[in-house]
Order: sequence, then structure tokens, then C-alpha cells
Amino acid sequence: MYDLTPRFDSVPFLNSGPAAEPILLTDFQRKTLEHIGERVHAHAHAAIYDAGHRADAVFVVIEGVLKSYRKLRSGKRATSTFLFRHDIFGLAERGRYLNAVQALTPVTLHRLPLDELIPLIKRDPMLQFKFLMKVTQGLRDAQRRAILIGRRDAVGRLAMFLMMMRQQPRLAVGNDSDVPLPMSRKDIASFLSLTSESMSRATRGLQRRGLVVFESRHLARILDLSSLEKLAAAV
Amino acid sequence: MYDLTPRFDSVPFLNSGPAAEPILLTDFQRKTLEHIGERVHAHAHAAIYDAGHRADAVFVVIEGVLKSYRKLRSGKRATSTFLFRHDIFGLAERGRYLNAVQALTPVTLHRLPLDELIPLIKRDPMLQFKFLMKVTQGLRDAQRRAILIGRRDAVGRLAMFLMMMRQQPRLAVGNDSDVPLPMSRKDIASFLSLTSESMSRATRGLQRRGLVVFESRHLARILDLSSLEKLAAAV
DNA sequence: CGTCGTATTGAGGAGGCTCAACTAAGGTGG
DNA sequence: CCACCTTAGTTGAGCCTCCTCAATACGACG
Repeated sequence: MYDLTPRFDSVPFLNSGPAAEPILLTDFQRKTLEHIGERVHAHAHAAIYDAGHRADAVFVVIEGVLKSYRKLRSGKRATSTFLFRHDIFGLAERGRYLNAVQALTPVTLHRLPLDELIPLIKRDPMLQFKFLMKVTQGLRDAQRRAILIGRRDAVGRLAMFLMMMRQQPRLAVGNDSDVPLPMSRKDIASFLSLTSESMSRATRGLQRRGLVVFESRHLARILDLSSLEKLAAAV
Repeated sequence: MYDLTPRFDSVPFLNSGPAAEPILLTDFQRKTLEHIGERVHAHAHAAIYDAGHRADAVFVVIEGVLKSYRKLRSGKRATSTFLFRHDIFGLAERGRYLNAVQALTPVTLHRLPLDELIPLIKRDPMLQFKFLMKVTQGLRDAQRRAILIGRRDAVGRLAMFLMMMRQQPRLAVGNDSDVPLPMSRKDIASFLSLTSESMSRATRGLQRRGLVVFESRHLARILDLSSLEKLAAAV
């Protein structure tokens, strides 16, 4: 089973050594967070919160996958990020959530009420620092995604996405060339800012070139990593 | 003249009242930051640092405008954000800067060495909290930009950009409908992930529709705000 | 006043989007 | 357990918009 205490890590700001270890929470910090929060379970497809909803808590993903998206006036949904184990979400602005968040798989979350969390991190600067690093990480990811979307070609975008998912260690599956895709094609399409038709043609394109084979809807197998890398990097 | 102490603000996470005041640094915090850092001047076009460079400091913009960009393998530059007064930059990953930063106008910066700043904010959680809020703000902006780039139509992207620049209070000029554009067309094009040709056609498109007139290369005047808003929001 | 980078304009081509039809899969109720 | 229904995903044809390439106009600066 999984460890159920809230837990997250992030890439360090400074290079604190040759190994560049990720920044982890200490046991004590995890226990402290566990103490002020509560565990929340939700089934697949459940909405955690909607955009514009009163923001009263931040969440840590203990297990499962979620998507954070924004509804556009045209009715389309723009997926802004996928959330995996050890990710944090609940970005608010003036007391309102900016994005909607929905579970893609059954999820276990740790809910941290802001009226307890904020005083806590104002008392505990070392813990706050871990949050600061984690938000910084989110900023880096958002910038990367903006570059990804800037590309014109659909297959290139999909290639970049697969490389991103491959480097998502929290999804690690035994086989190194297997990339689990817990989200739907539509979700990927909206993350890549493509229509689902173009997304479908892009998957076919990658398969036709022999770079990737989509074993099932939720599993891609990389056949030619170096070519895929080249395609993903060819911005 | 301008106040030359380092200064920044951010939108609050929680709604701390009806007015929702921005979060400001206290006088004491500004003096503390001024104490550990040094003032830096740079002329227009000067490179502050390059991507991949050893990251040893964070910067606060005291005066001027800069751009943060990434070089792509194709040789193109993808502008990830423009930096204005009171913005913070110097996002690092494992001790290396991720983006390059270049001055667009003459700039005054406050340089905060990380080996002093990090211990300081680990001692001073209230100051750290302001940094946390500011990075959160950057994350929101990056998400907004990703949505902007997701649009297909060039004029719509430009309209969104103008609305963004208009709401940039740090550039405020007397006339409410005047939007100063301190950056070049190429810079805007690369921020919007357009070619400079498409950017040029988009400016013409807005002018032809009578929404905006580009008085000079660095000044746009909004003629029909409500139509421009509608166009910008029509995602 | 000349020069060089910035910005504009035009013609042609590539790629994704729209619209529409069809197939596959998952969930529900009898 | 199976038939049905609804949603997700695929495929095709045609259109539209942006990109590419090339040439020209503009403007800042020496």
C-alpha cells in the first residue's frame, strides 16, 4: 500500500550537491501537515472544485491522477495541467479558485484548510520553503507547457507530451519504454490545445512512423526513443 | 524620481477584505532586502544573464522593462514573459537559470544573492510569504499566457495581449486608452508565438476594424475598448 | 545623409480546424 | 447476461489561417 501521509518534493533552486537531491518533506513536517488536514477520497470523474468557487483549502495528491482545467467562453475546456502523486493544487486568487479540478482516476487527497495552513507556514519557515519550491516547480512546468503549445505541428506536440509523461517518475511502471496515459485522448488534446481529431491523426502519425505504438487507450509504448526525442526537441 | 528600494507586490491568496488590497512589502522588509543586495544598472539591450548560466542571485526590477526568453534549437527565441517594475526574476533549477533575461529599456535592478537571500527568508517567514505570493502570481500569469497561445487566430491573441498590457498598472500612463508597448514587434510576436509577419498583419487587422490605432511603434491607442474586450475574451 | 536592423506587404503552400459520418467502448437497466 | 444507449475515438473532405520565402519601406543612429 501507499504511504498516506501528505508528501511532496521539488527540484532544488540551488544545486546543493553533486547529486542534486529533490527536496523532500521531513517526517516531522509530514506529520504536522497530516495533523492540520484531513484525508479526502474521490472517485474517478468526481469534481474536486469548480473555477470561481470559494477557495478555502490547498490539496496534496496522495494517490491518483487529476486534471486542472479552465472553461472557456466557447464552451471548450483548456486543460492547464495534470496532477500526479505528490503534486499540490488549489491555486487561488483573492479567495477564489482559478481553475476547476477533476479526478481522472480514484484519488486520495490531503486537504489542508488555508486558515490553518497559512498561520502554520508563517510560523514554520522551513516548511514554507518547501511550498515555495513546489510552486516554483509549477511555474517552470507552466512555462514549459507554453513552449510546447507554441509549436504548430501536432505530432511534435504529442511527441513532447509523451516525453514529459515519460519523465513523470510518479507514474513509473516496470518497463522503461511504457508510458501510461491515465487521461483520455480528449484530455490530452485539450492540454496540447488541439482538437480531438488532430490528436487522433497525430497518434496515427507517430505510429505510422514507427516511433510509438499505442497498445491501448491508456498505454503508449515507445519503439524508437531517440527519434522521438529528436522530434520532441525539434522546436 | 522613483523609490529605489526593492519593492514588489502581489495579489493575495485569500480575500482579506472587500478591497482586496495587494500584498506589499513593509518598510522594514524593503530595508532588509536593500541591505543584503546591491543596486545594478544596465542599458537597453544588455543581457542580464543567459540560460544555463550559474544562478547566484534573484533580481527585483526597480525601474525599466525586460524580457525573459528561451532559445529554441531552431534558433528562434520564445519570449516567456515581460518583466516590469516590481517584478521578480531569476528562476533557477538546480543552480542554473532556465531562461535568458535581457533589458529592453535602461533598467535599475536590485540584485539579491541567493546565499544571503535564502537564509534570510528561512529566518523571516513573513518576508518569505511575500515571495511565495509573488511566485504564485507568476504561475497564474504563465497559465494565462498558455491559454492565450492556445488560440489559433492572430488578431485574437494580439487583442488579449493588449488587454494584458493595459492592465499592467506599472506602465500606467496618463491616458487610459493609451497602451505603451516598450518592446519591439518581434518581441511581441515571439511572446504570442507568432511570426513577425503574422504579427504585422494582426496589427493591421485591428486597425482596419477600427479597434486600435498604433500611434507609433511603442504606443497603441485603444479606440473601441468594448469590442476589443469582446474579441480578447472570445476564446 | 547613409547604413543597417526593424517592420511591412505580397504570393504561394502546408497544416490544423470544421463539419459530418462512422466505429468502438463503457455504463445502465431489464 | 445481454441489449441498449451514450460518450469517446477515428476517419475523410474541404476550408481557412498561419507560415515560408522574397522583396520593399521605414526608422533609429551614427
